[in-house]
Amino acid sequence: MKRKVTLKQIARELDVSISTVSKALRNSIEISEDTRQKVKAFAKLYNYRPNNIALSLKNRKTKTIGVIIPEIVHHFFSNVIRGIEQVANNRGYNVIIGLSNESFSKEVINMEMLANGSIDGFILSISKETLLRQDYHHFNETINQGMPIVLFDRAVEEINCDKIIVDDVKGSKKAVEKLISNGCKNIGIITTKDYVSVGRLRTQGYIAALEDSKIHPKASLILKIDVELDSEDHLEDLENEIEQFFNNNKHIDGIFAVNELYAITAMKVARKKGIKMPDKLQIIGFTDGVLSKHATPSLTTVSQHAQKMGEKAADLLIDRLELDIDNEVEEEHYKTIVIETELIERESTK
Amino acid sequence: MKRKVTLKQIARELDVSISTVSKALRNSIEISEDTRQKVKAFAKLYNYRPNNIALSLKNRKTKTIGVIIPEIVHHFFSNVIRGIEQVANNRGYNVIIGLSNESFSKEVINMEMLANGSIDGFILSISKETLLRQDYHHFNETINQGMPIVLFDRAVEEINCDKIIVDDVKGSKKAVEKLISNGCKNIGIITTKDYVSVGRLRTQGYIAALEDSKIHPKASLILKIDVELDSEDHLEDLENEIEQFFNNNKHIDGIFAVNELYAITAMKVARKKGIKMPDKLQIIGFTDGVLSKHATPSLTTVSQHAQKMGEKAADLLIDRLELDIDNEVEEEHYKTIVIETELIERESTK
DNA sequence: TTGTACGCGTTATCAA
DNA sequence: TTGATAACGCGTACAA
Repeated sequence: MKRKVTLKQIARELDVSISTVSKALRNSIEISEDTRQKVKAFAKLYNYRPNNIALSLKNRKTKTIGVIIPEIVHHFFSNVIRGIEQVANNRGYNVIIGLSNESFSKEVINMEMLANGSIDGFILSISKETLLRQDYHHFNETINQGMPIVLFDRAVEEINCDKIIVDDVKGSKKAVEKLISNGCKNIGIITTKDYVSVGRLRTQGYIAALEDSKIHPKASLILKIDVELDSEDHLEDLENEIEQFFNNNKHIDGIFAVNELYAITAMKVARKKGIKMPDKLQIIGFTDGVLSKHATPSLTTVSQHAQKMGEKAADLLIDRLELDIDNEVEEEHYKTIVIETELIERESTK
Repeated sequence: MKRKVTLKQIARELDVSISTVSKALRNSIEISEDTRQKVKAFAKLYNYRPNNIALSLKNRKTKTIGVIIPEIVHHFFSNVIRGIEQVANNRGYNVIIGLSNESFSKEVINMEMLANGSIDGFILSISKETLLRQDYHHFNETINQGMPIVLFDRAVEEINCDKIIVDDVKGSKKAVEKLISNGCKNIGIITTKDYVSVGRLRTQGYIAALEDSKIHPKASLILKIDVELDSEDHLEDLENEIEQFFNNNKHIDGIFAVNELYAITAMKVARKKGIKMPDKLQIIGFTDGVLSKHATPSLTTVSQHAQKMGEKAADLLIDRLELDIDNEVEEEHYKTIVIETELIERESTK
């Protein structure tokens, strides 16, 4: 087993100094053609590669991005990561993943673990518990220590940094308008409690679309699901709650759901009740994932372009990282980039 | 903006030496209670945290695991990562993700990028292109340099290391036996080309199950899909190929598909042709993901316990990492852990 | 009880 | 053309 070779070892073998080896490998003209060749040949033979950790220490940057997301088994988030990873890799960065599991404390611990030199900056989406507690001190402290953060999807005003978001209001408005123009008269929404920002915003879009069409939003047509029901373990409870919702709204003919799971579950309930889709009931979801594509009928959704969000987030972060180097000036010009949503029409609407 | 504080800065402020600060913070009894308190108070005030990079360099270990997978937007792989991340975090390790995108060169590049000191060991699943080329030199070189690797799911004999695998043969055998005992007489399989090890093994299981029941495997009932059809972009081609398969096998009454996508697509084709499930056709898939759970009818599948695979892989790797420290002896006792599959019965079988 | 010196692997600066 | 030295941040053996 040949251990990784270092400059020092090469120097010793070739009986030259460490700095000579270093320079030779970097093609410095200071070094004679002769020794340069010799060193390079030797280095190649032993497959020398500079040690990243030593470089990180010296350069005071790790060329690594920390990504913290609430959940990885999720089409949206894994797509975002795919986008981040692609851009990061192309620009010479690695990606460290941390999962918060929607928990405040795991989010904090993960950030602390990474903030101590392991990474150059964060890309993250806030956990539900954090949103609920509205405690954002760990983000602001991190930023204050000079570590840039890019928030995506779940962002809040209280944190002053770059953000990549979807225009949730506009996206859901478009969806609901589609239902209206398709002839739906009783459009319901299945959404989250208001402290989940994306849920709140999408509910806003729903109401705005109705009001624009002079339709008075009815409270009974708005179903706000509790967080706990959002997990895999409570699929049945979710189903029951939605079934109840159907029972309370006999004349419902259109549903806008703020995520895939709610939409797919609504479809399942409707099918059980023998409601024909899209004839008697049209459904639109938010977030374009595998479920939507492969559902029966396939689901019309608002696509958030998750991968593009990841790409933009990575570009934004790396831009800032590499800007800070040249201009030591604090360019406090934080950007908020809005990714346009797109309505992908499938079989669940007419 | 207060930058991260170092031992040196604290030492200067308090007018003591760096090592005094270091010792004080680590509660060394060498240091007087007095200075200890003083130092600790100061450190706390400035929120001192040791720099991970410096520690890594000093200790020659990074407490970071490198994970390279072919694809992240995939229920199986993201579940594995979830398992890895959970164990790694509990044991004080970080997780760096690299994506090979099923490409040989990306796999090599990613590994080289991480192998130069960034991580202590790898957990990975081999890309399809690598399996096709059967070129495993990069793995063996990495192992030779003293960096342990744990392979999961897609593993090969040519690489001598720890492995976490599913008993593909047994798992698919169980599935096909289920179809047989449910009364299916003409059972087809939708699988991959043979160079994809999991596809090959699952095909073996299929054949074994048939032979055990004295059923002669018919070539026409075996459909081997080409890789390219495996991507999102070629969904229609996949559908056409499967439709052709149905046309060639009018009396087919059972299908075993080696992954979720094939199974779900087969269901779609069957539905289009008006074949009632599970009455006229029973289907079982492999890999338990969201698609299976939410399909109509919901799909009976062979679950691989992806998350558990990730947990085991992480434990195995970390065990080896921490073993190498104590015993400098080369414990070349590589383990192969087989994770039992489980047949999850849903509505697509009787 | 405190401080000095060294090493982890690298590069940059300055001296020979 | 080459080499010695310092520095990145930390911990520790040893000296004071």
